[in-house]
Amino acid sequence: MFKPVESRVSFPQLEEKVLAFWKDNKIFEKSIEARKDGTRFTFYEGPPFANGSPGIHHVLARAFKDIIVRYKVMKGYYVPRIAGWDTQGLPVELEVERQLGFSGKDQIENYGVEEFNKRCRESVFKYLEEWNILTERIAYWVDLDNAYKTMDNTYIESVWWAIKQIWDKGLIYQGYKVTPHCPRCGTTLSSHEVALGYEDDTEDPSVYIKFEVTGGSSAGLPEDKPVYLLAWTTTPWTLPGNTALAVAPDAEYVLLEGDDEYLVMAAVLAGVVDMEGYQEVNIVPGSKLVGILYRPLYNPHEFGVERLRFQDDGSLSAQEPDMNLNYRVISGDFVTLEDGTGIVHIAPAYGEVDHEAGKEWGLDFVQQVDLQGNNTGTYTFAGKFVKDADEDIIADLQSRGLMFRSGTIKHTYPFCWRCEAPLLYYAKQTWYIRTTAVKDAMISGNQEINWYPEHIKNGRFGDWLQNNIDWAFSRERYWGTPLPVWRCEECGAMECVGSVDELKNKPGFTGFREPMDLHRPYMDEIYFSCEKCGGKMQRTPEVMDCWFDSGAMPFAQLHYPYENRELFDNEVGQADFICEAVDQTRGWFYSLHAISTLLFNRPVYKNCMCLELILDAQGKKMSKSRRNVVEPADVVGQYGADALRWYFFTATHPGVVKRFATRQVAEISRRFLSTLWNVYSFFVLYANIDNYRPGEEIDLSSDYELDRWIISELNQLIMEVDSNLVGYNPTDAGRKIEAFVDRLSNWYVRRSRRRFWKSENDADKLSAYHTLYHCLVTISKLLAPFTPFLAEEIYQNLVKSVFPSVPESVHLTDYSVADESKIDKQLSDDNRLAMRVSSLGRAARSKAGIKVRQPLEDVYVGVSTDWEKRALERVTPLILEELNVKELYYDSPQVVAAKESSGYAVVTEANNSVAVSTAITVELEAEGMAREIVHRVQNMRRSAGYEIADHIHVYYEADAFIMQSLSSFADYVMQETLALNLEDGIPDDVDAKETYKVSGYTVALAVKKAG
RNA sequence: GGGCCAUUAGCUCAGUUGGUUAGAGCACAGUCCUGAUAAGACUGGGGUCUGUGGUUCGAGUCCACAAUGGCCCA
Repeated sequence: MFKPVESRVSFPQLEEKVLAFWKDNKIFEKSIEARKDGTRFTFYEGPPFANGSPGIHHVLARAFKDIIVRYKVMKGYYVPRIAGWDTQGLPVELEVERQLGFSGKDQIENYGVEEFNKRCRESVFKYLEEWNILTERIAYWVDLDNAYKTMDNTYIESVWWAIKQIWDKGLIYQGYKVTPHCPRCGTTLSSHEVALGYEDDTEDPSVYIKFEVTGGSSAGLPEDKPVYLLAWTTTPWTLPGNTALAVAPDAEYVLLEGDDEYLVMAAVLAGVVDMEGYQEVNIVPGSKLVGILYRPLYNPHEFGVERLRFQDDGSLSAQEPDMNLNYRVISGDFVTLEDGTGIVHIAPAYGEVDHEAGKEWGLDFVQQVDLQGNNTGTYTFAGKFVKDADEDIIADLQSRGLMFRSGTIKHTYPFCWRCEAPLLYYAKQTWYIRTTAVKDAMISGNQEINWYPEHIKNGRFGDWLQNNIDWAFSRERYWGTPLPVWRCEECGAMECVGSVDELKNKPGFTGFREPMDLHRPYMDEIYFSCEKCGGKMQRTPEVMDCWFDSGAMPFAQLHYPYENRELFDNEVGQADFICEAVDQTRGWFYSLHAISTLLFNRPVYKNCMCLELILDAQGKKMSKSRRNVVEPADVVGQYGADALRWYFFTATHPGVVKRFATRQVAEISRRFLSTLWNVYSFFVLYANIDNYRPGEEIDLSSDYELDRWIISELNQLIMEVDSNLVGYNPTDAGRKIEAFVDRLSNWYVRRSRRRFWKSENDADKLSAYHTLYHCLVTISKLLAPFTPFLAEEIYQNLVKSVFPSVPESVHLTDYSVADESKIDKQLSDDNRLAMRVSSLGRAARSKAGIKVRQPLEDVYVGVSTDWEKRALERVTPLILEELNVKELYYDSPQVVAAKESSGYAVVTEANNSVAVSTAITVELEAEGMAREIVHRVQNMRRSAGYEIADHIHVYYEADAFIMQSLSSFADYVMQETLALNLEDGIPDDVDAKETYKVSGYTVALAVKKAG
């Protein structure tokens, strides 16, 4: 006896029960251990931050990770997998700063780095519990207890090892990088933060400045009057940092003559800028202007500011003072003719494009502004904040006759989202990894990776690799992996340290504190002696980009190479599978790939599933400010994790954007899960009534066409699901299962109901039970990776309760394997034809207005080939029953179509015609009436609350015609309604009594439970 | 400004190497079926397959350009 199953079910409640079962019996752990001898399948978990609540997109990623690894386990692979957490970096620091109400680094310094980092450490796992609960609730099986954390000493030491490896290869250097910098907070902002602070309609100066040409011309410029190059800027404060002017080589420039001077600017812009009083005298191509020399507006040496110059390797070196300094005109493809003058002011210390141009052309580098945004040197505006210095600079240039025109402009400008200070683009010294040295290896390694969807490989990710630039991996922050580089205060020598032991064994090692913590400020307090000069070595203050942390996880989670050397080298050094959202192409996917290529010269993952984002129902991004965020716990609480998972798997392919609406999860639950549940509960209901017990071996070589058909479909399904899952395509696999369940419910069960219902326990009935049982058991296995809860529930009741020796959970079983010999293509086609003919027949009945309960004489089906005729002969019983007709005949489509005029209702579609007879004889009407009575009695049984197998007494009082009908079909009516007798006259003590009008006749019916 | 993805019914999505009349589910209207049914069947309304060109005997499908939305980068 199976556990009785209600036709209505609360999936969330059911799931909670299954969760408890898994936990009590350690099913997850067993699912790994049981496969210990299997081939390893390595999965890497990309570490999220747990300092915020998990969102619906995290559920998406976890669902897709889970389905693949569960599938692999059921295919016999050994798949240990542990969770991981990203724990360091700016996201954590910002959260703590917010808690403390800080707005700048100086506040952190005053507060104390030790205390600050302590708070960071505490804040990292603020939402850990929420993450763990949700992870378990959605059945994402991963080892949460032994999760790796990027802040652990062992983890950091492995990262140090990696840095040392790269250092020893000579691929780490210091250089300048232009970053969006908040002068008040004293820190670089990430691009994400910058995006938060853009403001439209910001008023800024708009100035046109004259740069005096001093020579170097190949353009044949006149010499009778001074010649000026006209440039435009909205940031006058950067003008003292000007070291070049850039032109578009392909554009035309015009020489304009005024009373006392010549001006040069782009020809197309001469009409836009008001140039009244100037005459065009010549046109020159931009390329001819390249190389012209001009006098700087401010010679840095006059104002006590250092002048540096870019060297070939991108580094900067100080230049001797030169009071007759000249700068030159360069060409740049970034010069546009949309605004300004077509001559672009270049200040390599302040703009990214400028900085790149500086490197490319070996330009000078003048940075007269400090990190607080104040001018240095001896300028008249020294000490002033940049934005306040604008006016002074404008006035100064005006007085020197170098200002052509000045006004203001409104445009979009970024401000610090925390303190509203205007951001400055500012070149800072930064540590770089020379990833460009392994660019070719990264590109060829990428070709070995299977991407899902495929276009990522040579699209987004491939393009990113093609445009690779060196990785600026240092941060001037606090809570991160300290850069393991020590610098001699005396001679400037630098050493990179690759392990704690190495550090402790340095000569003169001092400052170590127990217990060991490899974070700031403790690492800053460690000193040792310089090998070269014996001077004091001090750690360089930077910490590392947290993307390096996460990209190091393949080995750092194992404390490699200081532990687990063999495990990593031989078994888990390369992931078979990883899966994250598409935004990781520049994040984790890249940092994994770059680090692995640098260290091991090979890709570190073989298959990468790249998920698209989830938008709200309107196609808008979900964000707290929009109040359109869907809480995963709400959806799971309402419809269950299986429904949500199934939605994710089947709604769209993983690489396609999803528009999420909770009602679609509700639809999944109704359309798919409930349908399957109903088939399951139907089976259990009747199996229990008949005391059906499945044998160990089920003979599926049934003589019954319908059984062999569904078994054929089932095996076809297994093949398709398996091949789709092998190909990392759960979406198509799931959709196939959906289609199968629909066929199972709405054709197999629908057409088999009488076989279960009839009273004799014959071979036919047994075959139906065997078949449906086998389908349900197989589906539960097929579904196990998709909807682990429902699959478990079905398995426990249908399999485990009957066969105590089988694995204790469906997740410990082997995935179903197709028996190809059971696939009968012909039978599938035949049944498809039967469904089609039935559908047309129902349409014909509907057209004639005759309900299906009314039996009809015959149906004609148009056939044009022998194949169709043979097929129909095979499925005739199904069609007769489905259409409730007595006979089925074949004829040519033409003849069938022509029956319209002779007592038939005909429906034709494409090549198929079906005609049903519409004449209703008295006999047929009487039979129809008997069915009507059965229908009424069944409804009364149901509303009286009888059990399905209860026997009853039926009483009636009726018209003569109905009396007649009832006596003719008494056996039929009694059999259908489990009536012991059918009596004329209604006694008083019945359970229910009702009077009906049926087809113009009146009948009163009453039922009473027997015994 | 550059790159990638998407655009098919009111909504969510299918639509194979180009080939009869472009489909499904949901929603809507009507009819029917039902002792597995919060289900199902049938019918109906609802489509300029985002647009414009092109290739072809033939284009939702291939090509070019554009528009809109999303993501990434500047």
